[in-house]
Amino acid sequence: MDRYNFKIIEKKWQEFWEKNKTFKSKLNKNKKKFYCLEMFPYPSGKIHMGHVRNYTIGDVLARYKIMQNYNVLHPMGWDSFGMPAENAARQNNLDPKNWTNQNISVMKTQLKKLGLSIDWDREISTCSSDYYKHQQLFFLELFEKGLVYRKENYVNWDPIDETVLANEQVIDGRGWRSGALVERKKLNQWFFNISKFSEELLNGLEKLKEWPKKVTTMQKNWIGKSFGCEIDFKIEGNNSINNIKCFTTRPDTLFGFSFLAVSIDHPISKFYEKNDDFIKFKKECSKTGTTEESIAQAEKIGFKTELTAINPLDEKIKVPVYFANFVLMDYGFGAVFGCPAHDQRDLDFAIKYNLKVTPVVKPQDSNGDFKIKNKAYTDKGIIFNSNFLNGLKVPEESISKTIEILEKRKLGKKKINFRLKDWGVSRQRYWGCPIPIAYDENNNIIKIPKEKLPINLPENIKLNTKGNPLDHQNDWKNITIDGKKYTRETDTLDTFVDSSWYFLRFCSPENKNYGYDNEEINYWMPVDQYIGGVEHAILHLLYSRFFMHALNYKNKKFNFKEPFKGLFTQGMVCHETYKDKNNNWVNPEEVFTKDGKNYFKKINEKEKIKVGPSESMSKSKKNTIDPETIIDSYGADAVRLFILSDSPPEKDVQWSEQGMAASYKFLQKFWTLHKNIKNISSKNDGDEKESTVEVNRFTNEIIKKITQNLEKFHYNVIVANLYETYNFLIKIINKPLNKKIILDNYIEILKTMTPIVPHFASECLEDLGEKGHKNWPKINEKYLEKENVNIVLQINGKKRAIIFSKKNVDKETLVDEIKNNTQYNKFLENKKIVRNIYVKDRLINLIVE
RNA sequence: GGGCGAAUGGCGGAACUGGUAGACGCGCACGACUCAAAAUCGUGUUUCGCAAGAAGUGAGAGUUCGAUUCUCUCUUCGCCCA
Repeated sequence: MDRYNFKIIEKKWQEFWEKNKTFKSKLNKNKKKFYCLEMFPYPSGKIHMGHVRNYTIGDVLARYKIMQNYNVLHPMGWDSFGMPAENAARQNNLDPKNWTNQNISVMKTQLKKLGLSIDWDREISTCSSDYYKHQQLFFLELFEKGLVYRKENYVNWDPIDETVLANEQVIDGRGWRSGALVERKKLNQWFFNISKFSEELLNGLEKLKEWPKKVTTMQKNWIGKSFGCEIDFKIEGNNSINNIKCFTTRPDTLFGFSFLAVSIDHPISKFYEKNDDFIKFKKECSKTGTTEESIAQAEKIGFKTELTAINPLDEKIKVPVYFANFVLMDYGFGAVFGCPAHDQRDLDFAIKYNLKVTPVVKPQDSNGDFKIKNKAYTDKGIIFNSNFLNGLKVPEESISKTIEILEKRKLGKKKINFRLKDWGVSRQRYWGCPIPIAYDENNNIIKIPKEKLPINLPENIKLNTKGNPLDHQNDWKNITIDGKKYTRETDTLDTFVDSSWYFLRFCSPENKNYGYDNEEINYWMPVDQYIGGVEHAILHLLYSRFFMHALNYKNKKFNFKEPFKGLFTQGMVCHETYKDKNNNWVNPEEVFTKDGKNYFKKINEKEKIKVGPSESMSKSKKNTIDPETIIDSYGADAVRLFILSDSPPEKDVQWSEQGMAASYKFLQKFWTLHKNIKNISSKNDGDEKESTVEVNRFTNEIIKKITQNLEKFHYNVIVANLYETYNFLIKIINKPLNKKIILDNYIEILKTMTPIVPHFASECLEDLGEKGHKNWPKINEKYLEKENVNIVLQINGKKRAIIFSKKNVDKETLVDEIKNNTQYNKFLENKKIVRNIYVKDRLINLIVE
């Protein structure tokens, strides 16, 4: 018996698909489309197991949809701008373009080895000027629509990468890539006006029914819509400052008002510019980052002014005004009123500066004294200590009633506030999309004329300079338009801009004049199923949603609103971590074990290895498994089978050598089985009726299960279904059944295997003379019908026996049968049946005394 | 601190709208083949018990004829936000 040689067979089918352009997709309005997209990779060098998992999940779906006769678009490209290329180039004195393109070519070869159903004719790369020239045009269009602007702003400055980070790129006060402590710095920046669409982006979430709820909630929180009130406080103490506007979500606590805090960037700060103490204080504040998180964690500090603010509800109450480090200029109006009793931050501040703490909300059940010590009371309750607001229920009536009163007295206005801030897109980096803007000698902004696009990145430049290399590139930077001299913008765009519209480009990658073709995108879009890591839940997915609004703004061209109809977020691939005696991480390939308990180093068999917990594969912990090595030794199908088998796709999966080997063995065993089925010689050519009952029923049942599991992304269960199928086939193969019936059913089963193990299934099908496109098998319900059923007998809810019975038995007959059959009536001795519950063909529960 | 989610054998995990808990795989044990081992194949494998049987889905309660599934409280873990 010949063994299954994956090396030959997988190569054969990959060449076949490529030569025949099997996965080429074309607009065809007579066919229902399905756009299956996995998040495109960053070309960092080699593919990793995360890619294998991501693209296998997507491929299973794409192949399934192809078999269901959808017109499937399944493209692949490269998110190829970004800092790793620039860093690698800087370190090794290389050209980022060459480095990137070499990586792309390596990774493309690796991906092809997985046997993915990709239409490679649509391949795109964001660092190619064929791609980014369209992005430059988009930038100008958005600029014309008023969705792009430039402003001086504090930014999160990463001192290691020497670049600006978006708030979302700061994690625990550190740069998401470099890990450096982030600083505050003022710079001129380009912004996309994403906050203009806050309401639309929030409302759109409700229509995204095929998104994980987790992700839509995360976006909802990120957009952070809050209802509140803007209140104008009268100010005394400086003739030039009459009032300060505040935004608050808790106007109902206004009687607990004990200080007013403003941001150090608040317009009134100009009156303190020459005050040495204030300058000192400002310096102190700049040590904290700009994220809400770092501000929340930092110690609350304030600078007391000579100003006092008057409580609009009781003009006798006058409180001090402070500059404070925890107030942000871009939230509300950069000023908040402090109510220490009911806000922890305010309370910390009040305790520090010895300010009054007046509780105005008490718990419903509190009688007598209610006092605040060092913990603010933020729960619901009843308003007290508050004159005419007393007795209002918090929060159901207190907030709205207070706003009503404030509006009537013309002291405040109801206001909706969003947490979402505009998207800063400027990056002081070389390896990104140049911004099509220039400045004249007076620093006025000039758009680069559209016909001068693309602005190509200069090549062969020096990268090992401090700051942005483009700044040092005078021949590129200085330009002349219509005889006048200008200086180019040297910032490049955040790479999240590149990935905010790449899915549009895939619809018409060759379109020369514009980023997309209207007819093509209105046919293919939205993406029916988008698959990728949950780490992009906020950034990339929100930016992409914004980009659709922005492109469509003032110029409706799209017949879709949301770019991604369905979203699936897959889990990570994990592996145990290993450390040697010197506490250095050790790669699994350098480790061996005989008993699965004690691990040793391969190069030094006596050196014991410490086994750590399983964590997501990362280069820093050296717990990675190289996909190419694994594919070369087990084959792509076995790898696909294993990566799907051990966990549900949305959860983390544990890489296991034994599991991998088991998947490989399974295909080998199945190949032997296949040959046996092909050469089956049934003794009497089998009884047709019995074969039909046994084989057709199983086949239809398993196809039904597999189909349902495909629809629900229960891919791990499908693998189990394939094992069940094997176990079934191996049992019936030696039974005297009808050969034709076995073969016909077996072919249907092979079809259902195609999405998971495409090379293997195609080879088996071809071996049986089945060539070309295969439709997904239809379930024939008539084979699912059973004449006999197993009915569970319960006595007082406890399982006692299983009754083999004819289908559709009525209750009385069944109860009689139980009473008369010694097998069952032993449970009823000396007992009276009080009640019986019968679930037809499934279960009978007798309640006895 | 807030939000969301999870908890099932030695391990990864199944179980449709409440109706036979533990599918399938790994591991383990025993057996076959072999001089022997590996590979392969077969049988078994929730726990306690010789057995009949009993208990059992993180803990505790509730609803129900019946709960892994629904409700409440708690514990632990994970993720996100602060």
